Amino acid sequence: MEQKYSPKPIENKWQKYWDDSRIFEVSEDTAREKYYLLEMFPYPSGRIHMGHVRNYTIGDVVARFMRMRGYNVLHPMGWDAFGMPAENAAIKAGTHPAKWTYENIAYMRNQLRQLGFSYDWSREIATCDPSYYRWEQLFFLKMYESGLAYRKSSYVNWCAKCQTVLANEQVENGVCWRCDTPVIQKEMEQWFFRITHYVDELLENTMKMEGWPERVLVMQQNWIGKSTGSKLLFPLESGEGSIQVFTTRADTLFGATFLSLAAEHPKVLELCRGKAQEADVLDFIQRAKQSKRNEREAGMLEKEGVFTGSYCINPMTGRKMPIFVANFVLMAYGTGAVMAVPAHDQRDFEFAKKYDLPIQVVIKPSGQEQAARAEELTRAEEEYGVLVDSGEFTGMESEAARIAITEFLAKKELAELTVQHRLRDWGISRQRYWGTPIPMVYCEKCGVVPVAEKDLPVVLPLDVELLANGGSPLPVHKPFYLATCPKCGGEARRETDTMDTFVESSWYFARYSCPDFDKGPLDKERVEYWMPADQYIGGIEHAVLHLLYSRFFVKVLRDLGYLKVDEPFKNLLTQGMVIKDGFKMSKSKGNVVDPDIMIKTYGADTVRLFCLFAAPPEKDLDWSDQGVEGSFRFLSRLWRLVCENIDKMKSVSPVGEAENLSTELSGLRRKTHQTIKKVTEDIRERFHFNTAIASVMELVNQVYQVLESSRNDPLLWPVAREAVEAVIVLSSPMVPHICEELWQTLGHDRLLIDTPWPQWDERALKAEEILIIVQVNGKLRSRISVPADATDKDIEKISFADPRITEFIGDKKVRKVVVVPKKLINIVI
RNA sequence: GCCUGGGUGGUGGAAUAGGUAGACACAAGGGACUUAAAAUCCCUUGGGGCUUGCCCCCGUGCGGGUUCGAUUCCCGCCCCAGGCACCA
Repeated sequence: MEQKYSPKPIENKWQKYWDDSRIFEVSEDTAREKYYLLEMFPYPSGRIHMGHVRNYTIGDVVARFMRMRGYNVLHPMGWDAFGMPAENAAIKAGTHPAKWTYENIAYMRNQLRQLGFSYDWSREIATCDPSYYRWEQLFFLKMYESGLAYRKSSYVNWCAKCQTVLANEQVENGVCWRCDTPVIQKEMEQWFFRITHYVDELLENTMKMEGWPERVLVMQQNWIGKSTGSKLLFPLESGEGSIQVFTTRADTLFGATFLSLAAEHPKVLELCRGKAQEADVLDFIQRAKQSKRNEREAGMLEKEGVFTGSYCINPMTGRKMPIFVANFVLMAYGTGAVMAVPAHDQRDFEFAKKYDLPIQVVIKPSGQEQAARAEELTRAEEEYGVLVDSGEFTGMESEAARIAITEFLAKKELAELTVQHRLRDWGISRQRYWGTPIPMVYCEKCGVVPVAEKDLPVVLPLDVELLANGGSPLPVHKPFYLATCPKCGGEARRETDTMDTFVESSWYFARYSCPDFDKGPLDKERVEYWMPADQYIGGIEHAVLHLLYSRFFVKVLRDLGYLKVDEPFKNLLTQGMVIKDGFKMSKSKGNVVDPDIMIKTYGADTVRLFCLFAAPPEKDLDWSDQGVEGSFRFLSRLWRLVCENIDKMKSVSPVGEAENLSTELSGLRRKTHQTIKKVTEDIRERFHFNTAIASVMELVNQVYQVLESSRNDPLLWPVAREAVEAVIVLSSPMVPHICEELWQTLGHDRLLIDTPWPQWDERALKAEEILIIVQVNGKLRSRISVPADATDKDIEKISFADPRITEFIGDKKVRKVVVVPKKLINIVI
């Protein structure tokens, strides 16, 4: 055995062994309990980064741990392989996205292999493979049939640089999430998935998903943004038609003095036609459309508007209300029109002050003597209260009045109670090349026609020339866009938009259960065995996007009959970022640590150990080169412990049940079993690998001490061997290569990964003497050692006999004595 | 503004059910081994005090409270990170 720990040959040896023996390949086994552990699959960007290393290390520990505990563990890996970076890189390097992608996959697969992860590679998926995306196209057809996929013209978020549409979730602070270009609004025909159809279920389930972090659920709830209110109709003064608004404050209707419409509101043009204000309105609309989304943010844009020249009537007061177009009203929320109550809404207040519009107070905030006077208001009073100056509703509480007023108007068919959501349908059309083709054709005669199921997949052509400006080549690639109409057989044009890549990642986890199945997207029996994933692990940055889409997609697949689960991921762990020098690792900050170099210098086990030890998984991890050194040092210390004593340890069996051990040796034995208990519980209950590792380190430290202090004790080696074997088995999910090697060195034939997880011995945990803390008035004053079976009374007696304690008590009266069994006594004087 | 987390040594972090605050590591300092260095091993390491004792006082963002006892629970405040934000 090598005297010095050199990871490279060991890691190569075991990785090869694991590969050759296909030890991590699993199959369905209904006799055993399954455990599906999944980490978010990576985008094949070129090489893995430390965030991946951390994510996949955490997952690997859990997978190996669960396997050793007897579960039938599915632990797959694959590639989120469609996406724009492939196109950009291809243009830049003069290559093809497919070539670029597959080369990256090959490189990254090897990187993952070198980290020793226990994946079942036979289930590997690349989403850009037609054998994968063909089923996605089938889902699209089924969704189209059932109305869950539809086409509409709407204003969409457009990134000029990426030359494509973005989903709302991909717009961050008004700029493109990928390239930071300000996003503009553009009207386009787009395909949408009707995620709003599931809005109630998506929201309700967040209330009962106990295995998910609270903050992710809260983020999703905020994103869905449920809001209960009323839809009210305001008849136009002209007598022709009316305008519908959404409001949560129908109780303030008597205070509504004007109406504000979004610039894109369909009635705007009609309202100003032929009026003196027409030119101003048109000009205003023009400017509003050009204004970038980020300028619409709070505070950044002053409230502005323009009178349309038309009026409507307040259905309660009969008062004439001027209709404005205002820059702060969003077409995409509610009805694109709001009733303005300047006394009780800050935005309306500012607008009214600016354009000198009437302010009418109709709510007296609770706890206030008098209602405010309109002319004295310096800001709107937005809180609930009691209605004033509101006809027959005067004196009612806001909450009750909100409903009463709506019901009153409902009788005249002017109102209804309703619920609004912030969540909007998911626009999935992308004007990109490297994505899943949308299986639709446009026929002059028949219109929009779905591709026949038997003609799937619509294969993305690989023989294209990429355009230098970044736009998609598909619309100019004749062999692709020329199609025959499935209905009439005539000439037709194929849809050249591709799907948002989030569609692929919305169902890949189900496909892992049967990646080779070619009779349909999902093999019922297998998918029912494995789904849902028991544990999903990934970055918090997907809290809304990927995780919400996946939840939606699973409901769709369930309703289409492909799946039986309601939610894809039973438990979710969101790991923190990897930080260096106070910043997230990034090329622009120049603080990236290359996993390849780390593996080369220290070995995979050291890198894994550091990732686990430096912080609990949900927290950010501060990368520290010295910390990595420390992890390497620990593994070297463990290596030495075995190799320096191998002859002595090999010649004995680990102690089983030990009588008559010296204090030191029974102490070590106790520590061994305490450690088994601690590591088991830290991994099983909390995923706190850092404290699990700390306790293993303590055990190693104690073994070294006892080796010294009990050098001549004949029972030393059996006890030491038990301790060392515990260290190896307990560490093996975290640092599998070194442990497998040491395990073999100690003479075991069976692989560690096939060795059952150890069970601690309750009897070994028990000490003969236990330490009791003695407090006087809550302050630590002494420590006493008592027999383990000492009663509270005994502890009290021994404590009062302690000279240090008697000194503290002196001649003062003992007022109270609190004893915490087997732990602590507090004497109050 | 609203909603989540969080604030503990020089640093990363422990303290899982209200019961020894600072486990485990990193860094720093001192020592041993060595011709020397590396590696390794041992000791010290929250602040202060003196009577140097396995002593005393202070200490978990700040101010209060509950309790025999609070890093942990409650109330008020400050700061940091993340999310949402002209959503009617």
